[in-house]
Amino acid sequence: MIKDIEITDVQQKIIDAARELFIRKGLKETTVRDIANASGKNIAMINYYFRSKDNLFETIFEGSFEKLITRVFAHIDSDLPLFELIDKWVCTYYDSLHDDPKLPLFVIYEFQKNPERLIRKIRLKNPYQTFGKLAIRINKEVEKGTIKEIPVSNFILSVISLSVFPIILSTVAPTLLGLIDDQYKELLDGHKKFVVDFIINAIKKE
Amino acid sequence: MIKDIEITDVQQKIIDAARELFIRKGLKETTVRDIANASGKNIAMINYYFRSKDNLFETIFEGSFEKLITRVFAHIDSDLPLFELIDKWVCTYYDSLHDDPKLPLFVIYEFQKNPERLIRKIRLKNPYQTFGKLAIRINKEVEKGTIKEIPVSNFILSVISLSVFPIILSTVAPTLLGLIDDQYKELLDGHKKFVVDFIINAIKKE
DNA sequence: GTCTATAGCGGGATAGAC
DNA sequence: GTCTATCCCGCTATAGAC
Repeated sequence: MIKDIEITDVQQKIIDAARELFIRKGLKETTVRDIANASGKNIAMINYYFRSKDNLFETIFEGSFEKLITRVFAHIDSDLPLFELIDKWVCTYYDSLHDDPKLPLFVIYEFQKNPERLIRKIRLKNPYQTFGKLAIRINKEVEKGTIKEIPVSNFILSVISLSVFPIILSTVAPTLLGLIDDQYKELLDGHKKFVVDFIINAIKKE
Repeated sequence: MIKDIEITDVQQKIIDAARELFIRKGLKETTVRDIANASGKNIAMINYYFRSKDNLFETIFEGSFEKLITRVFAHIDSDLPLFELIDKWVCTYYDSLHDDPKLPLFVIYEFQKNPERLIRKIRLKNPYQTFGKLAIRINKEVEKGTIKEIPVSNFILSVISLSVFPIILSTVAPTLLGLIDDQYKELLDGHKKFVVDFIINAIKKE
């Protein structure tokens, strides 16, 4: 029993250090030496528990992908009134990525560099299941005449674009604009509110 | 004279091969051996003309950054009526990246991995110069009562989000959705039109 | 399970012949 | 200017002692 806890603890230390490094520096620029140092372990331990660096990476990627998808689609099935749902959807996403803003770029970039290999590591949600409820609700609002008629998939892609892209830019904007992190966080906070209004105005029927 | 042409030709072959590889595989995963093979030259030639792989990369990055910025802000100073300007702005961007859709992700990712080094390689446009004319035009339309009052920087960031992010996703969507490239291009073409209407509806005053 | 030492490969860069 | 051969480093992975 004590042994099991010990093992889990070592694995967890390695995973935590690896995740931080992979997300910050990417697969190729993170070495097992880096991970060994950061986790207080050594190279042999990493290979003992995870067989190879690539295998450890796949474990990290899988978890990161799940985390991102969960955040991007949080509250999409909520029963709130549609406009409040949009507010909650966008705001929750913005707020949830204040702590690791590099997650989306990491997931997209690494996936794009190795799609065939990584596609097998992730469980894709059924889009009908994920978007189905929102689609029905949008159609109802269209019938009621409160919003314009819009293709649901284009709408979802647009909400995601307006949410994810500013977060991605937040990892480069401070350097580009010469801002400190706190200043950009304030900007993002204002932008979050702007985006919610922007989306609602775009679909609302006067 | 003939010598000059010869030199330029070799350099150009190396640059072309390097750009394609760097954009597709990234800095770290592209080797000078790859570049040598793809350009029909050899490693020694690359170091002879460009001193080092890193130096060659910086040259490529600089050009790619310029190209992206030019495309993202093409027509932003146009004299077209505002709604037509938005249409032209968005559509031109979508159309211009059909040929190298990996450019935005490449620029953002590599910059984010090495901001301090790469910031020195790029000329940043003066935002007042770039956005100033658009800002004035937007304010005029607000006064005329044709559009809502909106902060210009948030608006620009939103237009860019709606333009760039779908292109970034286009490099992973085919694998994720099981589509062939042509199918996704059709989807993007439809999305382009959706986005233009979306933006105009978002700011228009009824 | 943990560590040290090292095998073995692939990388960037360059010396030196032509 | 161009090429071949090679240096030397840093990487992943593992053998083997404890």
